Amino acid sequence: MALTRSLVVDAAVALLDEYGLESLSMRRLATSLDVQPGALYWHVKSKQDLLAAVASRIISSVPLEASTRDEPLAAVRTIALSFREALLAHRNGAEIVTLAQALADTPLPVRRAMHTALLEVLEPDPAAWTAQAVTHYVLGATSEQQSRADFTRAGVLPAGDEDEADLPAFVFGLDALIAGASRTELTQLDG
Amino acid sequence: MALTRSLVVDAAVALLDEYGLESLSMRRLATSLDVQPGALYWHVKSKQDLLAAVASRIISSVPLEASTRDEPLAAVRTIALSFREALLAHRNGAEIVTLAQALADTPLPVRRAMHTALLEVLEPDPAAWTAQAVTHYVLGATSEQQSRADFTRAGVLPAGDEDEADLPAFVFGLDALIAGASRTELTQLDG
DNA sequence: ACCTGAACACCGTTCAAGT
DNA sequence: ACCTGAACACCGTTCAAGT
Repeated sequence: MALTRSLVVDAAVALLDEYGLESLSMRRLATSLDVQPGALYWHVKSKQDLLAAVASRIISSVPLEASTRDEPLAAVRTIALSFREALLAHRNGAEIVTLAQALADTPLPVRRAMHTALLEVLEPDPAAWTAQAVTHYVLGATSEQQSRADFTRAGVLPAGDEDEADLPAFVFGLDALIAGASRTELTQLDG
Repeated sequence: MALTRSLVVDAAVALLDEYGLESLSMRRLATSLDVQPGALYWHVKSKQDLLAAVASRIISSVPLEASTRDEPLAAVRTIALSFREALLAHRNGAEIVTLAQALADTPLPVRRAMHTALLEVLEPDPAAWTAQAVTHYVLGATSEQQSRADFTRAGVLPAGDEDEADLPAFVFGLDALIAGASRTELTQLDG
């Protein structure tokens, strides 16, 4: 069967979930596909290109249209929670998306969706800033949770509580951010 | 003159500021110190150890005690702003500290200081969660600003406005987070 | 169009041996 | 105690040549 960009990304995600990001090399990926390293460069421009494709695969499961009918602040909350779920679904998911987003010249679709929702209830600047802040918060909080998970796997940290012990802390910060952003806006309108 | 751990870190920071994180290799560092690569391993356990030392050097300039006498929420704000300044003072500062923090088994001193301040005005869980959220927010927002700066340097992005154009967005999110966290707490106490 | 073979210019880390 | 020399086991990327 002929190789395909999509198959290369499939294999990369599989390698990622099994061995982690630091073991995801072009050469290992080639080996796992029974192919020479150079062959990958026919389907992928570079390793960065590959990681960007993996990142967009990871976040592709986040539903963005579904919450359009919700109240804007609730929609942002829902999107952020699904975003986090999508990141947690793959090992080093948050780290990869952070990396890819840093190298991309366009904002993440999740961020654009939150921005759009917020424009219905906030002024342009606060709307943009809030979408940006929530995105950073989700990536940061999830990155830390996953890197703790990596340590636990490696045995350097004790095997703590199960996976969703971080959810309360996450939700607290998320709600604080959303509530604070809308309240700050109102305060500005008042004063 | 004999090499020293502190001299190795000095040279690493210099290399970092001039060529960026992706050019900071043990071999380049050795060359810049007129020494063989292996010599570095007498002063530094590994590259991760080196990066951790660079990270703690970068954040060493953040004043933590000064704001002890302030009102707790104002102290958190001040610490977060100085934290951001310290990160911006070195190329890829936010990325390095994020990396080091992810690999460390102990929270950042900035986070501990914010936590302590918040304990005077919030319940234990919200205090811890807020300190965590603010830390993530600062690192995420600053990382993005610096990676945009890298692109501008590389010429792939147009040379936008000066360095502090991101400050309003940053302050907005920071204040939203702090205000929201304390308000959420009060709401919980009410209900 | 798609892949191999083989090279190029790098990495981090270890470790005997020197001083 | 501190460093050199030299090796080991890797990297990402390119590119002629094959099919």
